[in-house]
Amino acid sequence: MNTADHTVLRRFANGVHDHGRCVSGAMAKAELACAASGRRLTPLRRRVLELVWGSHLPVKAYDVLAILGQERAQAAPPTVYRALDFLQSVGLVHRIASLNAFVGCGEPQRGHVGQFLICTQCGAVAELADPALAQRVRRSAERLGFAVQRETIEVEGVCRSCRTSPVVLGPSP
Amino acid sequence: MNTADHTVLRRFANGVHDHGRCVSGAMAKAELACAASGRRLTPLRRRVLELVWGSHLPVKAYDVLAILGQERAQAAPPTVYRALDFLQSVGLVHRIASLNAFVGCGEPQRGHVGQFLICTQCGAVAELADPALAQRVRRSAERLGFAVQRETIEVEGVCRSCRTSPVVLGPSP
DNA sequence: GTTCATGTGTTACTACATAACAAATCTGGT
DNA sequence: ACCAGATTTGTTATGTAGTAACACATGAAC
Ligand SMILES: [Zn+2]
Ligand SMILES: [Zn+2]
Ligand SMILES: [Zn+2]
Ligand SMILES: [Zn+2]
Repeated sequence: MNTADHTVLRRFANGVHDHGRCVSGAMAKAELACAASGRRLTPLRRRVLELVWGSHLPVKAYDVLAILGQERAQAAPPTVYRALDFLQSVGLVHRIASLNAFVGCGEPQRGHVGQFLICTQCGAVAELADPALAQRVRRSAERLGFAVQRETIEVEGVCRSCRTSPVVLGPSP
Repeated sequence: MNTADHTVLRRFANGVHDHGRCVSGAMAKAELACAASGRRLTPLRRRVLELVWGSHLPVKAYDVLAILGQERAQAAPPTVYRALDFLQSVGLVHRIASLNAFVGCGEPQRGHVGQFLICTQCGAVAELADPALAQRVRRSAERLGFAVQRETIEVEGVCRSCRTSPVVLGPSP
């Protein structure tokens, strides 16, 4: 596995892997990030973050809510959305606007430029951090006198894994 | 007004201008685009397109519905969404995912690469068509074996007009 | 004018997100 | 330990966005 590419914050989960490591790694980084910024990673927030990291697919807020509701009696939409807002503010999760869904950030300490690749086949999401690309967007905007605050790039396509071994949908049962 | 920049498909409406010209021009182009592709620009679809072009701000589907409901008794969500779906398929309007809103496309015949500048002050939206930028995104994705189908870039910031004459919000009445 | 495709009306529903206020919990100072 | 203020969570209700399914109407093609 090529881990040398420093522009990939979150890679596609191609094939089998020890996803427990993904999760535990993410949780460890989350603890650090919160401690560093003096924010509190409460059990609820921690649990929501775990659920977002449940797979490499983007996760819907109401899916998190459904699972949370099985674990604790008291779980309503604000419960989840507040936790997600917090996690976003610390940079631990990102919201994919085109999907109304959330993904965990692989490198919360690194600057997030909001570049996402979304596979239309398997639904997985990768996150990039290509500073040159961000710079290019900035320049293009500035030629119009536009001062960029935040840039979001969401690219739909087909990931390598799905290109090499395409998913063939069988007939409905 | 600098109209020489061929990468700007839809500019910010800085200051006063004859917006009737914007609308009539857009409608004329819409007629052409539909005729060219053999699609039918029915009165309903035409009216929805006019409403989307009502201002240079992105327009919400339910706002269109509210106005439409005053004009014709029969107007429900599907009425608007179907018209918007059609207009999108012809390239006459674009959906801004981060706003859940729609804007008219200034150049429906040109290829749409989905590059938008969104002013957080005045809410106006400009559309760019920077092929080099699109190419850059494509290359960045392809290095990961990702085959791009559609790329959406939504940049938040402050437009020139709002930077030079910032809007100061007065106290609530 | 019959046929078939396309477009529209209508009802009902699902999904996504936030407002507002109450209760609980944590924090720092005494 | 105690209190006061801030933060977090519970709770109820509501607002906002989008779609499924089917009936009916309209248009073009033959
Ligand atoms: Zn994993
Ligand atoms: Zn895939
Ligand atoms: Zn105008
Ligand atoms: Zn502005």
